[in-house]
Amino acid sequence: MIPSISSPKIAFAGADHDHRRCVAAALAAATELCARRGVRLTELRRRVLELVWRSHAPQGAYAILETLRRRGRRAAPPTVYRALEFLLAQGLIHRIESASAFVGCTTPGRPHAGHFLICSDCGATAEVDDSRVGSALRDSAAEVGFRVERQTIELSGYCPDCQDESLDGEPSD
Amino acid sequence: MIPSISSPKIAFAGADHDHRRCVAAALAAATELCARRGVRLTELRRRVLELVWRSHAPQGAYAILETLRRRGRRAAPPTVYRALEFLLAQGLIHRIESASAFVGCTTPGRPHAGHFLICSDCGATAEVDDSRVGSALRDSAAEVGFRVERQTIELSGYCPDCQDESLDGEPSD
DNA sequence: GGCGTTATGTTATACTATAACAGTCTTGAG
DNA sequence: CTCAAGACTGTTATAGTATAACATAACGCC
Repeated sequence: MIPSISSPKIAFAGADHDHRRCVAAALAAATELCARRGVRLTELRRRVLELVWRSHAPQGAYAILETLRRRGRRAAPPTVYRALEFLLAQGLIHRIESASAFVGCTTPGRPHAGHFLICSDCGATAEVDDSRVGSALRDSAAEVGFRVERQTIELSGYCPDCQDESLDGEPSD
Repeated sequence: MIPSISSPKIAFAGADHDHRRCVAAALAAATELCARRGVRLTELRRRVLELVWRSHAPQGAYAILETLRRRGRRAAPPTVYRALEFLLAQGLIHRIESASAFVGCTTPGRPHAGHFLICSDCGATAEVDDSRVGSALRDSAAEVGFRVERQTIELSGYCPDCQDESLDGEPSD
Protein backbone atom coordinates (compact mmCIF):
# COMPACT_ATOMS: atom_id res chain seq x y z
CA MET A 1 0.00 0.00 0.00
CA ILE A 2 2.79 2.40 -0.80
CA PRO A 3 1.31 5.50 -2.33
CA SER A 4 2.59 5.93 -5.83
CA ILE A 5 4.31 9.18 -6.65
CA SER A 6 2.53 9.20 -9.96
CA SER A 7 -0.95 9.35 -8.40
CA PRO A 8 -1.23 12.92 -7.20
CA LYS A 9 -4.75 13.31 -5.86
CA ILE A 10 -6.18 16.75 -6.30
CA ALA A 11 -5.08 18.80 -3.34
CA PHE A 12 -2.83 21.70 -4.18
CA ALA A 13 -3.98 23.93 -6.94
CA GLY A 14 -0.67 24.11 -8.75
CA ALA A 15 1.23 27.21 -9.71
CA ASP A 16 -0.40 27.56 -13.11
CA HIS A 17 -4.11 27.00 -12.57
CA ASP A 18 -6.77 29.50 -13.58
CA HIS A 19 -7.60 30.95 -10.24
CA ARG A 20 -10.52 33.00 -11.48
CA ARG A 21 -12.32 29.73 -11.93
CA CYS A 22 -11.76 28.81 -8.30
CA VAL A 23 -13.20 32.12 -7.19
CA ALA A 24 -16.13 31.97 -9.58
CA ALA A 25 -16.98 28.44 -8.51
CA ALA A 26 -16.75 29.33 -4.84
CA LEU A 27 -19.00 32.36 -5.25
CA ALA A 28 -21.51 30.40 -7.26
CA ALA A 29 -21.60 27.62 -4.69
CA ALA A 30 -21.99 30.14 -1.90
CA THR A 31 -24.82 31.92 -3.67
CA GLU A 32 -26.65 28.70 -4.27
CA LEU A 33 -26.10 27.46 -0.73
CA CYS A 34 -27.25 30.64 0.95
CA ALA A 35 -30.34 30.80 -1.23
CA ARG A 36 -31.20 27.23 -0.35
CA ARG A 37 -30.78 27.97 3.35
CA GLY A 38 -32.65 31.23 3.26
CA VAL A 39 -29.74 33.26 4.61
CA ARG A 40 -28.48 36.46 3.08
CA LEU A 41 -25.22 36.56 1.20
CA THR A 42 -25.07 40.32 1.21
CA GLU A 43 -22.80 42.42 -0.95
CA LEU A 44 -20.36 42.86 1.92
CA ARG A 45 -20.26 39.16 2.76
CA ARG A 46 -19.81 38.32 -0.86
CA ARG A 47 -16.91 40.71 -1.20
CA VAL A 48 -15.27 39.36 1.92
CA LEU A 49 -15.68 35.81 0.66
CA GLU A 50 -14.14 36.88 -2.61
CA LEU A 51 -11.18 38.35 -0.77
CA VAL A 52 -10.69 35.23 1.31
CA TRP A 53 -10.54 33.38 -1.97
CA ARG A 54 -8.07 35.86 -3.40
CA SER A 55 -5.46 33.16 -3.04
CA HIS A 56 -5.13 29.64 -1.73
CA ALA A 57 -3.05 31.01 1.10
CA PRO A 58 -4.97 31.91 4.25
CA GLN A 59 -5.86 35.60 4.38
CA GLY A 60 -5.69 37.66 7.55
CA ALA A 61 -8.68 39.70 8.63
CA TYR A 62 -6.74 42.94 8.50
CA ALA A 63 -5.44 42.24 5.02
CA ILE A 64 -9.03 41.83 3.90
CA LEU A 65 -9.96 45.02 5.70
CA GLU A 66 -7.16 46.86 4.01
CA THR A 67 -8.28 45.76 0.56
CA LEU A 68 -11.91 46.58 1.20
CA ARG A 69 -10.90 50.09 2.14
CA ARG A 70 -8.68 50.53 -0.85
CA ARG A 71 -11.64 49.60 -2.97
CA GLY A 72 -13.66 52.37 -1.43
CA ARG A 73 -15.74 50.55 1.14
CA ARG A 74 -16.18 52.08 4.55
CA ALA A 75 -14.97 49.41 6.90
CA ALA A 76 -13.60 48.85 10.37
CA PRO A 77 -12.46 45.61 12.00
CA PRO A 78 -15.96 44.58 13.12
CA THR A 79 -17.17 44.93 9.56
CA VAL A 80 -14.78 42.23 8.46
CA TYR A 81 -15.03 40.02 11.50
CA ARG A 82 -18.79 39.92 11.32
CA ALA A 83 -18.72 38.90 7.71
CA LEU A 84 -16.12 36.25 8.49
CA GLU A 85 -18.26 35.00 11.35
CA PHE A 86 -21.18 34.57 9.00
CA LEU A 87 -19.08 32.76 6.42
CA LEU A 88 -17.66 30.48 9.10
CA ALA A 89 -21.13 29.69 10.39
CA GLN A 90 -22.25 28.77 6.88
CA GLY A 91 -19.19 26.60 6.39
CA LEU A 92 -18.01 28.70 3.45
CA ILE A 93 -14.61 29.39 4.95
CA HIS A 94 -12.34 27.89 7.59
CA ARG A 95 -10.14 29.52 10.16
CA ILE A 96 -6.52 28.41 10.20
CA GLU A 97 -5.65 28.64 13.88
CA SER A 98 -1.91 28.41 13.48
CA ALA A 99 -1.97 31.41 11.16
CA SER A 100 -4.85 33.44 12.61
CA ALA A 101 -6.18 33.60 9.10
CA PHE A 102 -8.98 32.36 6.90
CA VAL A 103 -9.20 30.19 3.84
CA GLY A 104 -12.05 29.30 1.51
CA CYS A 105 -13.75 25.96 1.96
CA THR A 106 -13.39 23.77 -1.10
CA THR A 107 -16.40 21.60 -0.36
CA PRO A 108 -19.04 23.73 1.29
CA GLY A 109 -22.48 22.31 1.82
CA ARG A 110 -21.64 18.92 3.16
CA PRO A 111 -20.54 18.62 6.76
CA HIS A 112 -16.93 17.68 6.92
CA ALA A 113 -14.12 17.52 9.39
CA GLY A 114 -11.02 17.49 7.33
CA HIS A 115 -7.52 18.74 7.84
CA PHE A 116 -5.22 21.27 6.26
CA LEU A 117 -1.84 21.06 4.61
CA ILE A 118 -0.16 24.44 4.75
CA CYS A 119 2.96 25.27 2.79
CA SER A 120 5.43 27.23 4.90
CA ASP A 121 6.97 28.68 1.79
CA CYS A 122 4.20 29.83 -0.55
CA GLY A 123 1.37 29.62 1.98
CA ALA A 124 -0.82 27.50 -0.27
CA THR A 125 -3.26 25.50 1.76
CA ALA A 126 -5.02 22.29 0.79
CA GLU A 127 -8.06 20.94 2.53
CA VAL A 128 -8.09 17.19 2.80
CA ASP A 129 -10.83 14.93 4.02
CA ASP A 130 -9.33 11.58 4.75
CA SER A 131 -11.55 9.14 6.60
CA ARG A 132 -8.53 7.30 7.98
CA VAL A 133 -7.43 10.36 9.88
CA GLY A 134 -10.87 11.00 11.24
CA SER A 135 -11.40 7.47 12.41
CA ALA A 136 -7.92 7.19 13.91
CA LEU A 137 -8.61 10.31 15.93
CA ARG A 138 -12.06 9.19 16.94
CA ASP A 139 -10.77 5.82 18.08
CA SER A 140 -7.96 7.43 19.96
CA ALA A 141 -10.27 9.83 21.75
CA ALA A 142 -12.85 7.17 22.51
CA GLU A 143 -10.26 5.07 24.27
CA VAL A 144 -9.79 7.71 26.91
CA GLY A 145 -13.47 8.57 27.10
CA PHE A 146 -13.22 11.94 25.40
CA ARG A 147 -16.17 13.25 23.39
CA VAL A 148 -14.95 15.24 20.41
CA GLU A 149 -16.91 18.28 19.34
CA ARG A 150 -14.53 20.11 17.09
CA GLN A 151 -11.17 19.39 15.54
CA THR A 152 -8.29 21.52 14.42
CA ILE A 153 -5.75 19.67 12.30
CA GLU A 154 -3.11 21.73 10.58
CA LEU A 155 0.04 20.31 9.07
CA SER A 156 2.79 22.73 8.14
CA GLY A 157 5.43 21.78 5.65
CA TYR A 158 6.23 22.05 1.97
CA CYS A 159 3.92 21.58 -0.97
CA PRO A 160 5.12 19.72 -4.07
CA ASP A 161 6.02 22.92 -5.93
CA CYS A 162 8.08 24.39 -3.12
CA GLN A 163 9.97 21.16 -2.47
CA ASP A 164 11.30 21.39 -6.01
CA GLU A 165 12.28 24.98 -5.64
CA SER A 166 14.03 24.38 -2.34
CA LEU A 167 16.90 22.80 -4.28
CA ASP A 168 18.10 26.25 -5.30
CA GLY A 169 16.16 28.01 -2.61
CA GLU A 170 18.02 29.77 0.15
CA PRO A 171 21.45 30.92 -0.94
CA SER A 172 24.08 30.21 1.67
CA ASP A 173 25.35 33.43 3.17
CA MET B 1 -12.33 -3.51 17.95
CA ILE B 2 -14.65 -1.55 20.11
CA PRO B 3 -12.65 0.13 22.86
CA SER B 4 -13.94 -0.97 26.22
CA ILE B 5 -15.17 1.72 28.54
CA SER B 6 -13.43 -0.06 31.37
CA SER B 7 -9.96 0.42 29.90
CA PRO B 8 -9.23 4.08 30.43
CA LYS B 9 -5.68 4.70 29.32
CA ILE B 10 -3.92 7.38 31.23
CA ALA B 11 -4.76 10.67 29.61
CA PHE B 12 -6.71 13.07 31.77
CA ALA B 13 -5.37 13.64 35.20
CA GLY B 14 -8.66 13.28 37.01
CA ALA B 15 -10.20 15.73 39.39
CA ASP B 16 -8.56 14.28 42.49
CA HIS B 17 -4.93 13.71 41.59
CA ASP B 18 -2.03 15.18 43.54
CA HIS B 19 -1.03 17.94 41.21
CA ARG B 20 2.08 18.87 43.15
CA ARG B 21 3.52 15.61 41.96
CA CYS B 22 2.90 16.56 38.35
CA VAL B 23 4.67 19.84 38.82
CA ALA B 24 7.57 18.35 40.72
CA ALA B 25 8.05 15.65 38.13
CA ALA B 26 7.92 18.16 35.29
CA LEU B 27 10.49 20.41 36.95
CA ALA B 28 12.78 17.52 37.71
CA ALA B 29 12.59 16.25 34.17
CA ALA B 30 13.25 19.74 32.83
CA THR B 31 16.25 20.21 35.09
CA GLU B 32 17.72 16.91 34.04
CA LEU B 33 17.05 17.51 30.38
CA CYS B 34 18.53 20.98 30.30
CA ALA B 35 21.62 19.82 32.15
CA ARG B 36 22.10 17.00 29.69
CA ARG B 37 21.76 19.39 26.78
CA GLY B 38 23.97 22.06 28.26
CA VAL B 39 21.30 24.75 28.14
CA ARG B 40 20.39 26.95 31.06
CA LEU B 41 17.12 26.50 32.89
CA THR B 42 17.40 29.85 34.63
CA GLU B 43 15.36 30.91 37.60
CA LEU B 44 12.98 32.86 35.37
CA ARG B 45 12.51 30.02 32.93
CA ARG B 46 11.95 27.62 35.78
CA ARG B 47 9.31 29.85 37.30
CA VAL B 48 7.54 30.27 33.98
CA LEU B 49 7.58 26.53 33.44
CA GLU B 50 6.13 26.09 36.90
CA LEU B 51 3.35 28.53 36.08
CA VAL B 52 2.55 26.79 32.81
CA TRP B 53 2.20 23.65 34.90
CA ARG B 54 -0.01 25.41 37.40
CA SER B 55 -2.89 23.43 35.95
CA HIS B 56 -3.56 20.96 33.19
CA ALA B 57 -5.49 23.67 31.40
CA PRO B 58 -3.47 25.75 28.96
CA GLN B 59 -2.19 28.98 30.49
CA GLY B 60 -2.13 32.27 28.65
CA ALA B 61 1.05 34.31 28.49
CA TYR B 62 -0.55 37.29 30.18
CA ALA B 63 -1.93 35.18 33.01
CA ILE B 64 1.60 33.96 33.64
CA LEU B 65 2.89 37.51 33.47
CA GLU B 66 0.27 38.63 35.96
CA THR B 67 1.24 35.95 38.44
CA LEU B 68 4.95 36.61 38.07
CA ARG B 69 4.33 40.25 38.91
CA ARG B 70 2.14 39.47 41.87
CA ARG B 71 4.97 37.37 43.20
CA GLY B 72 7.29 40.33 43.00
CA ARG B 73 9.18 39.72 39.80
CA ARG B 74 9.82 42.61 37.46
CA ALA B 75 8.34 41.45 34.20
CA ALA B 76 6.94 42.69 30.93
CA PRO B 77 5.47 40.72 28.04
CA PRO B 78 8.84 39.98 26.41
CA THR B 79 10.05 38.53 29.68
CA VAL B 80 7.39 35.87 29.53
CA TYR B 81 7.42 35.31 25.80
CA ARG B 82 11.16 34.78 25.77
CA ALA B 83 10.94 32.22 28.49
CA LEU B 84 8.08 30.49 26.70
CA GLU B 85 10.10 30.51 23.50
CA PHE B 86 12.95 28.77 25.26
CA LEU B 87 10.65 26.18 26.80
CA LEU B 88 9.01 25.54 23.44
CA ALA B 89 12.39 25.12 21.77
CA GLN B 90 13.39 22.58 24.40
CA GLY B 91 10.12 20.73 23.99
CA LEU B 92 9.16 21.32 27.60
CA ILE B 93 5.86 22.96 26.75
CA HIS B 94 3.47 23.07 23.83
CA ARG B 95 1.48 25.90 22.38
CA ILE B 96 -2.23 25.26 21.97
CA GLU B 97 -3.04 27.26 18.87
CA SER B 98 -6.79 27.22 19.26
CA ALA B 99 -6.45 28.77 22.70
CA SER B 100 -3.38 30.98 22.24
CA ALA B 101 -2.06 29.37 25.38
CA PHE B 102 0.59 26.99 26.64
CA VAL B 103 0.57 23.65 28.35
CA GLY B 104 3.29 21.53 29.88
CA CYS B 105 4.63 18.63 27.88
CA THR B 106 4.04 15.32 29.59
CA THR B 107 6.81 13.46 27.81
CA PRO B 108 9.68 15.84 27.19
CA GLY B 109 12.95 14.52 25.94
CA ARG B 110 11.80 12.20 23.24
CA PRO B 111 10.70 13.71 19.96
CA HIS B 112 7.00 13.31 19.56
CA ALA B 113 4.21 14.54 17.39
CA GLY B 114 1.11 13.89 19.36
CA HIS B 115 -2.22 15.55 19.60
CA PHE B 116 -4.28 17.26 22.25
CA LEU B 117 -7.69 16.63 23.73
CA ILE B 118 -9.00 19.85 25.25
CA CYS B 119 -12.05 19.96 27.46
CA SER B 120 -14.28 22.91 26.59
CA ASP B 121 -15.70 22.89 30.08
CA CYS B 122 -12.85 22.55 32.57
CA GLY B 123 -10.03 23.28 30.16
CA ALA B 124 -8.09 20.15 31.09
CA THR B 125 -5.84 19.10 28.28
CA ALA B 126 -4.43 15.67 27.59
CA GLU B 127 -1.52 15.00 25.31
CA VAL B 128 -1.88 11.80 23.35
CA ASP B 129 0.64 10.10 21.14
CA ASP B 130 -1.16 7.62 19.01
CA SER B 131 0.84 6.10 16.18
CA ARG B 132 -2.33 5.39 14.18
CA VAL B 133 -3.06 9.10 13.96
CA GLY B 134 0.47 9.95 12.99
CA SER B 135 0.67 7.34 10.28
CA ALA B 136 -2.79 8.14 8.93
CA LEU B 137 -1.73 11.75 8.57
CA ARG B 138 1.61 10.90 7.09
CA ASP B 139 0.03 8.60 4.53
CA SER B 140 -2.57 11.18 3.68
CA ALA B 141 0.03 13.88 3.17
CA ALA B 142 2.37 11.64 1.22
CA GLU B 143 -0.37 10.86 -1.28
CA VAL B 144 -0.49 14.46 -2.40
CA GLY B 145 3.25 14.95 -2.21
CA PHE B 146 3.27 17.14 0.85
CA ARG B 147 6.26 17.07 3.19
CA VAL B 148 5.15 17.54 6.79
CA GLU B 149 7.37 19.53 9.10
CA ARG B 150 5.10 20.35 12.00
CA GLN B 151 1.64 19.29 13.06
CA THR B 152 -1.06 20.96 15.10
CA ILE B 153 -3.82 18.61 16.16
CA GLU B 154 -6.26 19.88 18.72
CA LEU B 155 -9.57 18.23 19.50
CA SER B 156 -12.06 20.21 21.54
CA GLY B 157 -14.81 18.44 23.40
CA TYR B 158 -15.63 17.06 26.82
CA CYS B 159 -13.42 15.06 29.13
CA PRO B 160 -14.84 12.09 31.05
CA ASP B 161 -15.42 14.13 34.20
CA CYS B 162 -17.28 16.92 32.47
CA GLN B 163 -19.47 14.56 30.47
CA ASP B 164 -20.84 13.23 33.74
CA GLU B 165 -21.45 16.68 35.10
CA SER B 166 -23.18 17.80 31.95
CA LEU B 167 -26.24 15.77 33.02
CA ASP B 168 -27.15 18.51 35.43
CA GLY B 169 -25.05 21.11 33.69
CA GLU B 170 -26.75 23.93 31.83
CA PRO B 171 -30.20 24.65 33.19
CA SER B 172 -32.77 25.12 30.42
CA ASP B 173 -33.86 28.70 30.24
C1' DG C 1 39.72 41.05 35.61
C1' DG C 2 38.54 41.63 30.82
C1' DC C 3 35.65 40.20 27.24
C1' DG C 4 32.34 38.00 24.34
C1' DT C 5 28.01 35.70 24.83
C1' DT C 6 23.68 34.92 26.70
C1' DA C 7 19.84 36.43 29.38
C1' DT C 8 16.83 39.91 31.17
C1' DG C 9 14.84 44.70 31.69
C1' DT C 10 12.35 48.40 29.45
C1' DT C 11 9.71 51.07 26.28
C1' DA C 12 7.07 51.27 22.50
C1' DT C 13 4.24 49.36 19.16
C1' DA C 14 2.12 45.92 15.91
C1' DC C 15 -1.31 42.58 15.20
C1' DT C 16 -5.73 40.14 16.28
C1' DA C 17 -10.37 40.45 18.01
C1' DT C 18 -14.60 42.06 20.31
C1' DA C 19 -17.88 45.17 23.19
C1' DA C 20 -21.23 48.55 22.89
C1' DC C 21 -24.17 51.53 20.79
C1' DA C 22 -26.05 54.09 16.65
C1' DG C 23 -27.89 54.18 12.28
C1' DT C 24 -29.66 51.91 8.08
C1' DC C 25 -31.77 48.50 5.28
C1' DT C 26 -35.11 44.57 4.51
C1' DT C 27 -39.16 42.28 5.06
C1' DG C 28 -43.62 41.09 6.14
C1' DA C 29 -48.05 42.11 8.64
C1' DG C 30 -51.82 44.85 8.51
C1' DC D 1 -48.40 51.71 1.45
C1' DT D 2 -46.73 52.23 6.00
C1' DC D 3 -44.77 50.95 9.87
C1' DA D 4 -42.54 48.11 13.15
C1' DA D 5 -39.36 44.32 14.14
C1' DG D 6 -35.40 42.27 13.06
C1' DA D 7 -31.18 41.92 10.52
C1' DC D 8 -27.23 44.12 8.87
C1' DT D 9 -23.62 47.61 8.88
C1' DG D 10 -21.14 51.81 10.68
C1' DT D 11 -18.46 53.76 14.32
C1' DT D 12 -15.75 54.36 18.40
C1' DA D 13 -13.31 52.45 21.86
C1' DT D 14 -10.81 48.94 23.96
C1' DA D 15 -9.28 44.16 25.16
C1' DG D 16 -6.04 40.56 24.26
C1' DT D 17 -1.86 38.57 22.03
C1' DA D 18 2.82 39.17 20.46
C1' DT D 19 7.24 41.25 19.01
C1' DA D 20 10.85 45.03 17.65
C1' DA D 21 14.52 47.56 19.32
C1' DC D 22 17.67 49.00 22.43
C1' DA D 23 19.71 49.12 27.33
C1' DT D 24 21.51 46.65 31.14
C1' DA D 25 22.99 42.77 33.76
C1' DA D 26 24.72 38.05 34.56
C1' DC D 27 27.59 34.23 33.15
C1' DG D 28 31.58 31.72 31.74
C1' DC D 29 35.85 31.37 29.61
C1' DC D 30 40.65 32.77 29.05
